[in-house]
Amino acid sequence: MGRQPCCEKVGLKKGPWTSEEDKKLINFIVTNGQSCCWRAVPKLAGLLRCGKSCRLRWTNYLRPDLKRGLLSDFEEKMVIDLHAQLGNRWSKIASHLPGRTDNEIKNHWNTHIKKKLKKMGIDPQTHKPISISTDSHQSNLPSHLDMEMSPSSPVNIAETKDPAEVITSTTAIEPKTPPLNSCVSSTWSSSTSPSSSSTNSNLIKFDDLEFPDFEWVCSNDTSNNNDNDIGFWEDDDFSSWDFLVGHEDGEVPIFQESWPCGLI
DNA sequence: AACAGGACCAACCGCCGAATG
DNA sequence: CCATTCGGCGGTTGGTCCTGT
Repeated sequence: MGRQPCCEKVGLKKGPWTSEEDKKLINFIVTNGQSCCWRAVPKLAGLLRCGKSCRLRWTNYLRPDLKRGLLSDFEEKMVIDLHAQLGNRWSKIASHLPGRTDNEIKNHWNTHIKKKLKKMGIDPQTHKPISISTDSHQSNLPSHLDMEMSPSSPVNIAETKDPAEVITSTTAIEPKTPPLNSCVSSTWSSSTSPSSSSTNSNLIKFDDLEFPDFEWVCSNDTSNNNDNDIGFWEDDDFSSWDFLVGHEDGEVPIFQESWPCGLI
């Protein structure tokens, strides 16, 4: 007897999310918080989706603390560095990059970084020079790799305590995720077609928004992050939520002050 | 202008481990 | 302990956009 499916798949919708579905999911989580089990979310939120799909949509796309846009040079460098030590443990890597998801990093790795490293003559998996010669390879290394990770020394994490600790102790965490404004507002587009280059006029300027005074109650495991690693509800956090409180004619929405449980 | 191939990325799938009864 | 459930993870797929011919 095989394992039961995570949810009843009959009649469930698959594929890209519509903005209507996004609205429902966001409104549900804003109202109820994330503490409820995901399996129940679609039913309660009125979605014809699998709970897993809801969780994925939320964590990878709708979460307000997400950064959007290309990884900065610093972030990219960190990913390479972390990958050298952790391997394909994307979620671990992501936990060191505030506002980035494992999916995003994984995609970026597969589409950008892999190629870059190969171009530089470095094996993306081992982080060692591709050339067979072992003595003359040092000069092939890009300067930053030269400094930060000796090519032969991806840390054997099996022998270390918590890999995350190793990283944080050896890698400078970006003091405060910097170009949030530039990253997010320039690239974000809500709804299901991120690449459909939405007009920038649809974007909301953070300065124009008014927020209630609260903190997000997040049941995610943020234990790996220092308290100051992730700033929930940072600038631009809501830039993607323009549809939450409908605004027409370019009118800037004002968020409801009475967002209930899940928010304090 | 039309087509082909590549690039990009959101979403799905299946597996695993932790939690629970 | 054992069985079951659920959340999370990593690999992969498929649709859309972009670029070159």
